[in-house]
Amino acid sequence: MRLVIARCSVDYDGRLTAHLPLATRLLVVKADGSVLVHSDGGSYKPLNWMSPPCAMTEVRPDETQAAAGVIALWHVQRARAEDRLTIAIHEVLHDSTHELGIDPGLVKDGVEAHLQKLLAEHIHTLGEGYSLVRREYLTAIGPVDILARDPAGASVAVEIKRRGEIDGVEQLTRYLELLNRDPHLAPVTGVLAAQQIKPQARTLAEDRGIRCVVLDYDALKGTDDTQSRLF
Amino acid sequence: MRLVIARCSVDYDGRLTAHLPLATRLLVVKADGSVLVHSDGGSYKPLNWMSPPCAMTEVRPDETQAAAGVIALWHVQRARAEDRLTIAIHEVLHDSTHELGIDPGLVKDGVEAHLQKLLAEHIHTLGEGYSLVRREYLTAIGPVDILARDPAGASVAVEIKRRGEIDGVEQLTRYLELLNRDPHLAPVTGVLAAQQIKPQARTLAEDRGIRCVVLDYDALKGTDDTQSRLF
DNA sequence: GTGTTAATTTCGGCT
DNA sequence: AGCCGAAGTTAACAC
Repeated sequence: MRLVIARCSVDYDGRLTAHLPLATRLLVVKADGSVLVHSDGGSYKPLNWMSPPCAMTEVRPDETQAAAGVIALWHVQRARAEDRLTIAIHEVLHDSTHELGIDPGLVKDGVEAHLQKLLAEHIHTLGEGYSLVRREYLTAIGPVDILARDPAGASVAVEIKRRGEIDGVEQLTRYLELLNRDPHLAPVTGVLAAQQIKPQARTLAEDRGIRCVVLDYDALKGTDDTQSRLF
Repeated sequence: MRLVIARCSVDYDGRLTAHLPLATRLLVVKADGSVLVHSDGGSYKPLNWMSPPCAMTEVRPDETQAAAGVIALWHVQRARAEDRLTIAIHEVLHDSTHELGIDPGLVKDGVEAHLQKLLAEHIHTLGEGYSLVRREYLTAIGPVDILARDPAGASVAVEIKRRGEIDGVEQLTRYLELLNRDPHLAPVTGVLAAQQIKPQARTLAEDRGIRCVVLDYDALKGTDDTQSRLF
């Protein structure tokens, strides 16, 4: 990994055209050839970048460019595509290279897949007497997160989200419409289960007869007797 | 901006829980307090990060941590939220600080907003005799990119995309369904306008009576007599 | 401020 | 390889 602090201007041409005027920025050249251009603020997204696979070549500026103060030109070309990033360097304030090795990678916990697994294992969270039919119940328009039965034996489709929003209600509505056409399953009721449910989503859901259940991830995980199987 | 190359492990707790095992990584501390943790590959997304507003404090490790090889602990706490990033540093291979100043920011050209503005100014691209009603025509389910009238005076809803794909057709279909319920507008026909239209999207669109129009951005821009007003 | 949509989205899983 | 959906999405823009 090469780290360069430089006064530079940047041009990107590809899926769109973008330009960065002359200013001091951080340039990161990673081992796979990818390049990031960062400013000293904002979020994690660079001002500009080139994703791998790509190749960086350093070019000497022509006379006109040199007269304008350019001391080096970086051409970053994406492999098998038109995308091209051009960095015109006017002054280098820092330049260092470091060996990092391959990263073991991020281990995540608490994403939707875990919520689904935990709720399936603790289906009584929906109420006493509920039973699991199956996770990822396949339909023509996609998989229903969880299909269950209520104490009376009626089918219940559960849509799981970390955050319950309008689109989750819409998604579940589409599933319910389809499932209710199946005489073996109908009538099917719906449950939107999420760690947090936005008021708008709750209103729309309840207007459509969909029950909202707020999930407590830590509580579900705490009562989990099969935690070792989670990962 | 502070650049640190360090052997470290990282833990994030907040909207989810995530862990990075001990390895050598780039740590960037920006002027606004935000922190990025990058590996030597992958795309522009850091392995982990903290977005501003947040504050970083360096803490001395306790005895247990010191015995495990930790020489410094970085606590990064997000303001007004629970999100917390903890970086346990085992070895510092590089540490430098640089003054960058405020970045003038990125100038973009060729995004959907420009296509929309250009097409509105050259609505005859849809055919002779077409006229603009308005851009961003608001409906209960969101704004229609362009509402126009065809030579016969019938309403036309235009959905603009850089790349026309299935979801654009679905989006336009929802708008058309709603607009056609309005007796003042009905019948409303649909046009999917994009720089590039995928065969699947074209098939679905035409099956639903939606016309597909391929936009030539450079040509639209070239014939633009109000280009100075674009930005 | 809330809500909706785009993004050079990226990323992962599955077919 | 392409398709689909989630993301600690982030960012821009309208109301």
